[in-house]
Amino acid sequence: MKSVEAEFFPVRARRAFEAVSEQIRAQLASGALAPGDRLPSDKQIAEQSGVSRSAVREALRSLQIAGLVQAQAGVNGGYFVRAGTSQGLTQAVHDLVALGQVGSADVTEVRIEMMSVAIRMACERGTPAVGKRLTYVLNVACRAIEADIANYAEAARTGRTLRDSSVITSFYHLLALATHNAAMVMLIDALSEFVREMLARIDPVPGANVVQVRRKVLRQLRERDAGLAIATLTRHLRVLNAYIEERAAARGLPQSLAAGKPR
Amino acid sequence: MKSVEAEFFPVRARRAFEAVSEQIRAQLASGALAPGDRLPSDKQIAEQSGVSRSAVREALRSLQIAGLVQAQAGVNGGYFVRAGTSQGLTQAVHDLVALGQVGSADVTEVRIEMMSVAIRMACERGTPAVGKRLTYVLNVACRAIEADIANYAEAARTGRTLRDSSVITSFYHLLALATHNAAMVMLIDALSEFVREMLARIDPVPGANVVQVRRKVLRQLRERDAGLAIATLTRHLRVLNAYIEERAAARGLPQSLAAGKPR
DNA sequence: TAACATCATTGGTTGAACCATAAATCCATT
DNA sequence: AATGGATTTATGGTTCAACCAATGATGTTA
Repeated sequence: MKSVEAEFFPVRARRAFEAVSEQIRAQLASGALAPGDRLPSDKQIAEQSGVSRSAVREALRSLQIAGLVQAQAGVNGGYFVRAGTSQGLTQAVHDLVALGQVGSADVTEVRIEMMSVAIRMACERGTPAVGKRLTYVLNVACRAIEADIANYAEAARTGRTLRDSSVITSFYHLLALATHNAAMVMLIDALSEFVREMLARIDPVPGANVVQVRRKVLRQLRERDAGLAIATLTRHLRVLNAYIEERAAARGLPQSLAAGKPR
Repeated sequence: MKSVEAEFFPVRARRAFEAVSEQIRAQLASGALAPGDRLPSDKQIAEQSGVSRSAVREALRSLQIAGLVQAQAGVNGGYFVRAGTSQGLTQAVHDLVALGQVGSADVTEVRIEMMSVAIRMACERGTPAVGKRLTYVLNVACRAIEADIANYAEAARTGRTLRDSSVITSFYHLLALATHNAAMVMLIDALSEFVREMLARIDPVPGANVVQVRRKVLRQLRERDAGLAIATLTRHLRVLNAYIEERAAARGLPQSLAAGKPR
């Protein structure tokens, strides 16, 4: 008998918790569950889906880790669908670096390129009104950035940056917002957060010239000169990166974290 | 008595499983655990850390979801540290789209920009030997891409693309490799995988001109003309995106998946 | 009315028991 | 000696029952 060339697709062994989490993910994708909605309690889900509460909780746990749902104890508590944040992306970047697959220098280089893209997109977005150099959207963004820089300057003066670290990254967030591309915002947020934590570990004191650089970038954005703004910010970030690398090396924190263990 | 302006940092309620997973993550970051290593069994970890096996398993589950460890049943099984992959990033992008925070059009736009950056980086990486236009690294990359295009053409002819979907995205992977930036590789892999799944859902048949476009890009890469290569690929991807949007809209699959539920 | 106590519901944790898997080992047959 | 199958054993996967902790709703009391 001739051996038939039978083909088998690899069948994924479906664990109980995977089936549950996929069901929930499907409901999220279909819009049956939207941010703010409350899921049934883990006990109810267990009853309906026919698996144990432990398995349901593992599924919910995985969704919680991914930042999709949020647990709330108490009588009116439960699992609530969260609005999407950059948390999952940030964690993923973190893990890749921790595993030594990606050097932090690579991440910061990508960040610089992404910021350049964002600035260019922001300057190209929309068409300027007649006689005006600035588009409406860019003008709005610049106002927000101006206020943010003022806020940062005040925070830096009083040392508030140590506790409220969001003032450090909000500048980049606002820049990303100006692209009107939500994916860009999430990605830049994740990369900024990564670099911020990196910097905080070796030297929590912000550089003195940060405000100067940001003001300069803002000025060049208002002149809608993407090339100049990119050059300014890129130069700044390269200096910052060099500083991080130098300090990290000096303190024996290898930027590529893989080199630690003698095998 | 004057009310002292005491300040409290928000203290995160540490759950048991969080403490465990953070311990493991710390060992990964320090290099005490490297890819390929085997963790103690969940029972042992539970015993050593003083929490229940369930809590340990929730911690391990979260690491598994993140793609950091891999479970293996059997006598010599256990949890093994995985080499870093783009899986975590891909999942994060997926979730953001599923939650409706990010439209798939935004993701594809970012992908186009990232590919452009990658091409430019690949062409600038290294300095060309005297009298040669191509750098060594770019030349090596071009050879790999040439072989990959041939492989793709063969796969498309025999319909193999349906089963072995990696041939679809490997072109972009190789392009990213040429940047010599691991973060870029991971990010592009994640975005490519996202778009591939998106495309597979609405139309699994690859376009006829894919091979042509890729050959053209390769030719322009060999001439080290980043601008032309970017223009070629960008045009192609924009057409592809328009096709995806059109088909998705026609089939009632809203590209922004948030619009589903009437509230 | 305001403060307090109680209750009910929900997520968090534990521990024990059992199932499924898979490598190593042993052993009977060839 | 080589082969092939049964047994053993260590591991992750699942379930169950019970209890703890948090928290808002409700009732009670001063």
